[in-house]
Amino acid sequence: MTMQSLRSNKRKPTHPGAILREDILPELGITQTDLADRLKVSRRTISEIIHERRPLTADMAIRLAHFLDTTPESWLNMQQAVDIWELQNGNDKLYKNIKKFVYEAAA
Amino acid sequence: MTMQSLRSNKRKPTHPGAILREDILPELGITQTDLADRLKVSRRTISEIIHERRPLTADMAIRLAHFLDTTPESWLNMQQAVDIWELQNGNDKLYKNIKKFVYEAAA
DNA sequence: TTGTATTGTAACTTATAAAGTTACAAATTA
DNA sequence: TAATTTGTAACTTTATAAGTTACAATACAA
Repeated sequence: MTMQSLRSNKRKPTHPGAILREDILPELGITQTDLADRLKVSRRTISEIIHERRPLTADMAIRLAHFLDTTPESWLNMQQAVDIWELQNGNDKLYKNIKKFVYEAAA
Repeated sequence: MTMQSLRSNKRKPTHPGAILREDILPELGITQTDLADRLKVSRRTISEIIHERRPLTADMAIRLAHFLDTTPESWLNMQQAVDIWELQNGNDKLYKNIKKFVYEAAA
């Protein structure tokens, strides 16, 4: 069956932690430990995000935005895409049962 | 003091529940109870979102997207804006202490 | 090669919050 | 007035972000 509709055909969006891991940290040339200190979070939090085991929360997005002089939105949008993708590719049974609204013919 | 920088000058973004309350429900002409049933969530969940007492989660965004034939992103972006605004206008002390990264002169 | 720094992660605790259920009073509407 | 709808309190359950401590495995630098 060549299904093309389900939006699940797109591959999983990039986790913001991957950007941190592959682009930001190498670029800045600082350790995870240093980043954690500067953002005032635990080393563990950085490690888990970098390995994509945790979502990058709104709080972390703001911290990064301050530190990197970017916007919180740019970070959160990435996470949002991951969140949506994961829910859709896991609860598809459930969501399939939600029927589209149709206007009723007036009696 | 005429401060103009702090991004807190913008007023609080619209909660997605307000759209549901003011636009969607009147437009569709259905009750909260009916919406809850169709989305397969509890009546309470709808009530709390509509009264802006809870965030509209990714899960709810997907349900609404199915029901209304819109995108989850359109709903989640609104919530994201609210989340960021609330954190920034409440933890500003904390975030102020996160210093911008500066490249060190190579030794 | 030895020693220091860095990292990954397990185990545990704490705190927060989304969501459900039940119940009841108030308000709305038919 | 009678039925429907709504707001919300009280409570429980479930999930998870985040911290701390500790230890083993690398990686790296002198």
